[in-house]
Amino acid sequence: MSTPPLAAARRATITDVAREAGTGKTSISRYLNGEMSVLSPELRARIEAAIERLDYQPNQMARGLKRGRNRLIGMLLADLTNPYTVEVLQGVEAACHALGLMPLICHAANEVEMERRYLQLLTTYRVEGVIVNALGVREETLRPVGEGGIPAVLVDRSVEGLVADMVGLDNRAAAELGTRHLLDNGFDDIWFVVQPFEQVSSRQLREAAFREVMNGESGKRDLGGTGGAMGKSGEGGKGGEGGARGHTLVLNLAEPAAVERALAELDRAIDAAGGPGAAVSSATEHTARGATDHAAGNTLASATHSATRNTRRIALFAANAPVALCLALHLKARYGADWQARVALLSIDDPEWAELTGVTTIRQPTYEIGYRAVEFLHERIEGVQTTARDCLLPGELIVRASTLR
Amino acid sequence: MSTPPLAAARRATITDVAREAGTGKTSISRYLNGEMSVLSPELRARIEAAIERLDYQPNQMARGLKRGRNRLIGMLLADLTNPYTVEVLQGVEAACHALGLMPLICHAANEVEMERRYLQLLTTYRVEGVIVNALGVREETLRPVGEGGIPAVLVDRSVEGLVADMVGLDNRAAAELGTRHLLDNGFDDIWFVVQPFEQVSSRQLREAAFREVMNGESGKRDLGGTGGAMGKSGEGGKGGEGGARGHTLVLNLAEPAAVERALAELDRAIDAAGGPGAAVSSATEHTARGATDHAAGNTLASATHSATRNTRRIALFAANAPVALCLALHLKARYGADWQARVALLSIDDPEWAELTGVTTIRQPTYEIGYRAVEFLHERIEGVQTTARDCLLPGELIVRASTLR
DNA sequence: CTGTTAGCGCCTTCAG
DNA sequence: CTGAAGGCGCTAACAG
Repeated sequence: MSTPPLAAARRATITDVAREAGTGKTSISRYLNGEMSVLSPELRARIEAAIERLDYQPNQMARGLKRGRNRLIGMLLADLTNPYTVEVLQGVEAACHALGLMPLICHAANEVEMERRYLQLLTTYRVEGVIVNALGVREETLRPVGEGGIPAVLVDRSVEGLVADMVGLDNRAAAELGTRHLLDNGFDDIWFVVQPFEQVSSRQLREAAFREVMNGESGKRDLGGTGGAMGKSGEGGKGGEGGARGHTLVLNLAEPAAVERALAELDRAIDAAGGPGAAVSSATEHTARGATDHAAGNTLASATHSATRNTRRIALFAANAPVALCLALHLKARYGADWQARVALLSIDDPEWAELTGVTTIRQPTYEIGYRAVEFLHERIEGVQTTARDCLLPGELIVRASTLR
Repeated sequence: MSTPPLAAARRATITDVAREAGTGKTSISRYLNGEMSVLSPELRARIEAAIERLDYQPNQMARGLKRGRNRLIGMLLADLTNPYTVEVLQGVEAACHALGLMPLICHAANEVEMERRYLQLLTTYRVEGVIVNALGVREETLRPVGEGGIPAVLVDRSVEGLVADMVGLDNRAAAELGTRHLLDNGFDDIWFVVQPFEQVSSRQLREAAFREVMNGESGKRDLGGTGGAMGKSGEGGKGGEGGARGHTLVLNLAEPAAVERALAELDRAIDAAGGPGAAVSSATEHTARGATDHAAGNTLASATHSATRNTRRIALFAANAPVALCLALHLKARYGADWQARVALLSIDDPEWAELTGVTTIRQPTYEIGYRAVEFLHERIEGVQTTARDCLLPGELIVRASTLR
């Protein structure tokens, strides 16, 4: 249409527009707020023209200052590196867009100190609410939030001592779904691999559900509470009808040394279980590889592959994508490109490489999680007072080659 | 330390603090701005106490309104789905943190309309500057930005008609690096696969550099300008010493039908080239796969693998990660898990699945790109007036199995 | 050293 | 229907 004047050094203010339109600031304000019915068509036209001419854009900061609400919400992210986070973010973006909110995105990068600092900053900007994907530690740093403080909704994980709306995956159901799938496909030695879970509710729930299913499967042996009492690797159930065994392995991705140790334990189990290609040198370096590497050791192995198996079938159940990636990388380095013939992998989360590598996953409704979170928050901002709500969304099992016989 | 009072329904203002401390607002303001030298230790202590008692936090909005700067910068992202974007974002976050800036992150999700809308919104919030990873189309929607408008720095791609600082990969060098690597490893039939590049400078540069190298390699045949004149798939050079052939294949990821067509063309070329496993049924469905799938057809192929090759060696050079993923998925579906024995893949960008699948990549210094972008912007905000600068950072070749013989 | 006085850009009574 | 006046929370001259 009409070419706007070259962006002024100083942006036009409501006063400028008023002068330009030959009227008072009040009318301009009314126009901006859509109170058209109270403006004569004539005045309205003049205002319209003036705004156009000056390329005027109301200052949100000033409006916010005056009315006490600035349409800003904070989005506190524990880890942008996790694909899950990015996906949730998209749902958040979309919902904000739809509701006229503007998200201030903050990335704590797994550091409590950052989380604290950002929360402070958000407060300072007077955001009307926050969506928190907490680091999961103590509620201490999250004090300014929630009841009494600024409206908040938690994503993926709840924080003890903080009552607020929560939206995330139905962890129990998802873990059960995955475990059952593995069991149904004949795996009788399942390792649930998870990051330290004492502090993170979602991990806790997943692990607990896994153990429960395994216990049921192995003839109802007891195992005590749900706490993180069992250290690095706890035995799930043994014996029982199918004799299915369940283990929990903690993989602290933040600690290379710990990762190494945990993986070593896993390796031992895998080697012990035997299985196809068991004879292959475990030292298959993937740096100085020969041209035959791809099919190395598999030529023979594949022959017995579909035959009756008399060894235990090991499966790894990764609690989330980062864990799955770590496992996959390790297995590939250790057993070569054909590692999947050796051990099955199933993961909660559905990273982009899952399809490529044929790994079975349980996809979280990430987009919807983000979307719902914003909706909840919006309601709170609008004054809804109901008690804290939980919104548990179901995961979807996506079966791929990795867990099929 | 001392337990802050339960967050007040209404946050304390500077006036409250002044009253509480028994002094004027000015002193409080001075305290907030660190003008300690002008405050008596006694007053200072009282202020400190009052602030603590009231859990006072200055209102950024109000400060911004007054001083005309709010420390907010906009970050306009074309596509959060691209890992590249997320990585750059981390650099941005870090730099903002260091410089006391607060980034408002906006995701255009590849829609021009969104981009326009967000830019508008950012303007409305009076951000002091913007970092733009433009969609790359016309400069039209980016008019309010750059010279005369609000300070801006471009990331990854420049926009015609918009003079502003730019920071991104040294595309020419990167494409050359990749092409040379393939050539050096004996590939004599190279397909550069890229998304529509007329509008996106970085893609253009990569493609052009690729063609140049290939031309040089094939005996300096001409090829005309750098424009996108050659439609869907242009022939690079043919003949020449090694007889290396170069092709450019456009993959419009936004158009499933176009993708299908382009991939079909690629398939034909691959099939024609023969190579290991050429006899394998190209209809290898990966859904209903048998247990032998993994090594299918490779048992024999690997025997001739390292032997003298009398067929052309095809390599795919993906211009970025999304393209590489698309290619990999397709190839895997078509040639099975062992697709890499059939065709080599090299990609600019280093997605997390590259290591897992052993794909050679050229890693962009994403973190640094983001960091530098903020630094540039900060300088501009502080008033630096030099002519538009370009910061081209080098890519790093990460050799993996995919491109080795 | 400290307080008083004006606004920043906008919205909101409250009178015309 | 329209405009003038006052104030949101804070800073920036000016006076003491």
